[in-house]
Amino acid sequence: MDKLILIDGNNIIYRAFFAMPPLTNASGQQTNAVYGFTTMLLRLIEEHKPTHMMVAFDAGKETFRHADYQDYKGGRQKTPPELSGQFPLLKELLKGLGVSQFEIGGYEADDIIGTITRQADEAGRKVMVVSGDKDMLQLASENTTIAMVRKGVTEIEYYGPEQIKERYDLTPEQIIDLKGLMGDASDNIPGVPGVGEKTALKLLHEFGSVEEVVARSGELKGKMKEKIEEHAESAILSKKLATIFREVPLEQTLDDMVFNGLNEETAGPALAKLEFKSLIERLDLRTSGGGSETESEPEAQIDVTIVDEGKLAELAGVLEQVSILHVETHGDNPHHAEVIGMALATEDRQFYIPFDVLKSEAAEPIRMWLASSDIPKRGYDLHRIDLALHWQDIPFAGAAFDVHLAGYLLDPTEANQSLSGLAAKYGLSYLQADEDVFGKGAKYKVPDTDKLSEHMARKCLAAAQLIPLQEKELADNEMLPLFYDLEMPLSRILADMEKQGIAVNVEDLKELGREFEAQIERLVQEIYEIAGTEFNLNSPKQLGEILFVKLELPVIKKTKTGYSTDAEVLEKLAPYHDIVRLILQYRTLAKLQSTYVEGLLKEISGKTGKVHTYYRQTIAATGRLSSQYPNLQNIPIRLEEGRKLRKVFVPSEPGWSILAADYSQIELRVLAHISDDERLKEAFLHDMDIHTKTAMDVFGVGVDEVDANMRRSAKAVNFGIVYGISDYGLSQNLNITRKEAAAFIDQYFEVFQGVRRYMDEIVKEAKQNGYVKTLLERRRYLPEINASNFNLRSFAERTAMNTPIQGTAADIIKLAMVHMDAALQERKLKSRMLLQVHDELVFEVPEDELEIMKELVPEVMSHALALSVPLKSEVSYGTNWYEAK
DNA sequence: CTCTTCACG
DNA sequence: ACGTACGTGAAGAGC
Repeated sequence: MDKLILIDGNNIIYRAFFAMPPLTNASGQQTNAVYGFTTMLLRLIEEHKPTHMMVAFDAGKETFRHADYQDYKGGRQKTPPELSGQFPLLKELLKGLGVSQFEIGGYEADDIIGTITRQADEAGRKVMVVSGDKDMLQLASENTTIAMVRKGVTEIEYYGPEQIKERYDLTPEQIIDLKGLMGDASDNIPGVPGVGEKTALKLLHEFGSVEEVVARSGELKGKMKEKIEEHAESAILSKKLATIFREVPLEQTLDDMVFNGLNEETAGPALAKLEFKSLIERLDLRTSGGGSETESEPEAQIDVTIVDEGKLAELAGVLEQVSILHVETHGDNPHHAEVIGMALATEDRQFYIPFDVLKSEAAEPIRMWLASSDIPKRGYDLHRIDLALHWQDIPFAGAAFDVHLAGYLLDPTEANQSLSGLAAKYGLSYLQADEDVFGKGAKYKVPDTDKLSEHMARKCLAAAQLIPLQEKELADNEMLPLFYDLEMPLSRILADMEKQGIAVNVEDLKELGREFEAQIERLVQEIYEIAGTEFNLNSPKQLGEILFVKLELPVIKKTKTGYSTDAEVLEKLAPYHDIVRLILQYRTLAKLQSTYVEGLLKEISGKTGKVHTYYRQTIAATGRLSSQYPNLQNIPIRLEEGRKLRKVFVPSEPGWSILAADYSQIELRVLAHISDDERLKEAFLHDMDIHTKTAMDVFGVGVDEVDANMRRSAKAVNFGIVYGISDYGLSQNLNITRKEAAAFIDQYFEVFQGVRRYMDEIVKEAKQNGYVKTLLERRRYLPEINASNFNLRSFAERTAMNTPIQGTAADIIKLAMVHMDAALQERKLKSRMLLQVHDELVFEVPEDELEIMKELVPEVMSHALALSVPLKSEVSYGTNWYEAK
């Protein structure tokens, strides 16, 4: 016999929220309502063993009831933000548990449930409805039992028609009449004022229905007669509002509510994600998915074969079955990382190969295997492995699934993207953190072979267990193309670019350093003289002492620890004292010298004479890359003094050129596309100067009337729009009052209404889903979007506005890189892609390919992704990066 | 190890 | 009333 349980999702989570103490997980997200809901759900499952189950949610602000009565649910307290943020969590969890959920735009949960119980009645199927809302009693029937949740969510009372008769001496249908007369403050249903449960029951026992009470009001007397007659209409309307609509156009059927018990694969991980450890234990759930053999003994001994030269042949024999690899490296910079050893895992065996064995002549078959691009490799951080092996002259190819990359795509804001962190997040059997095995910093020490090989083998096992879980989650999020067609191919391309490196003219760089040194020396002396004392100019503390105590300059801004001396403050102080200008100049030069001249010199490889940056693909929350050792994404350009540094970046072969191409206004073009704003699109379709055009529209003037100042303001507003505008931020940037800034923004939105609509919609979407997405389905979760703390919430709202823009721009240039790599191979060009700087790609190009590349690069970049506005890429080239402007 | 500052998109 | 513009990495000071 089928047993169907229908749950009023909104009602139960609401009750749970107020009943449970505020419980938060490690990331500060409140989870108490989800927890309360889940405990109740599990109890229902245990007690009733349902074959079908469904949780219904309200959907859409306006329901059909508002058509009858605008104030329906008016005056109701807004859902507390700490609760609304838990809806997405609950929905995710239900998915993981294998419990179906319905929501239908314009209808409330009651209506969905009412419709299903009607269908069940017609078919003679048993149903149980779970809610804390007394209205639900109207659904009770021979087949339908109402499980009334009481005292938070701890007690349940079961009502059939008999129990309702006992309790109220009414039929289920009369529950509606009861509410028609009583009203309901929480839904703002008026009823008849002054009539409570007692009176309403008395009237119904006598007359049977609201209609009868109204029709025969003559039989009443005194005050009661007056009240009924005066509020007859209200009573009729109230009854109508209280009536659950039982004809929702449902596409789902009973089959969509099948419940086969908790989904064994995903329930554990879903609960683990919310950190509901006690529930996992109580259910004795595996949290690892995968085979059940490993379940009960997480610390089971594993037997790793330690491969010496004698055992290499044995290993070569099973290479075909290897599914996972792990290469242990030491050092932050993978270009200089030490390789400790490699672990390989088949379905049922693990091998450890010390590095010297891997390097031995006898290991040639293993190295062939590593180098084959046709053999798929899976593991954690294959990009790093590729680089580390490369500098040991061991080629690596065939990266097919990178657990590190998958983890990043599934939650790019998670700070701990380590393998042990991911294993813990999915509740896999415990994997020790690398720090605990090796120690960190100066205390790093490789443990003995037994311990090392076991740890590395466990990493392989963890990766093996994570892969199906991650792949499933990527599939659920529609992120498989992003993962397999973009990020995975890109990681190989980045590794190629990094190995290639970019050549630096050391002599020129040193000469530049000498010039800076001379100027710095001169400035320092002059500053000491004016100050009348020598001090550490690099110390904001000591500098503050001189400026604000000794010279008594006005304090503009303070930091947590003392006086602020940043450039913004110094600019304001410049009129007061000559020393300030000199300090500003010193700062500029000192930065160039220490970070760029000295910093860059340190990073030049002794092997290649080039700098080999390391692009990190799993850092930026928006999907951008980041660059380290050295950072080649922040080489000076804005000021001429610094820009000169770009002259030292040169082609690595004589006669070649540096060619650079950058996207023009990519973020605003992306905004035009996703906001579908007619004016913004129009501007780009005609390839207008976007800041001038913005000024024309915002100030309502012709193109000739836009002066430099107007354009500057418009430009600032455009930046603000991309960042998620606030009047405060704009006022700071333009040095105007907040009021003026607010007026600017208003005027902007008046003109660019599509942009306003986008900003409103994306924030709403974020509040509803708990995340935002880019065009290529890259996600970013925003747990603070519903916070009650204004600052946290505002920050999340701006992030919701900015991330789809910045992130889609990142998607696009990544696509361009993949296409560009393919184009170079296809045409057998010798040109090489060297750098990516967010909206710019830098190549080195032989003389005879210049003409082709000048066409090809902008062509590929501008067609990386088709938007509703054209993408524009501008190309230039020269003998060094400075000339390519 | 954290704070401040400043370089880039 | 609240008080930040979005995203990064590196250097130096000082605890």
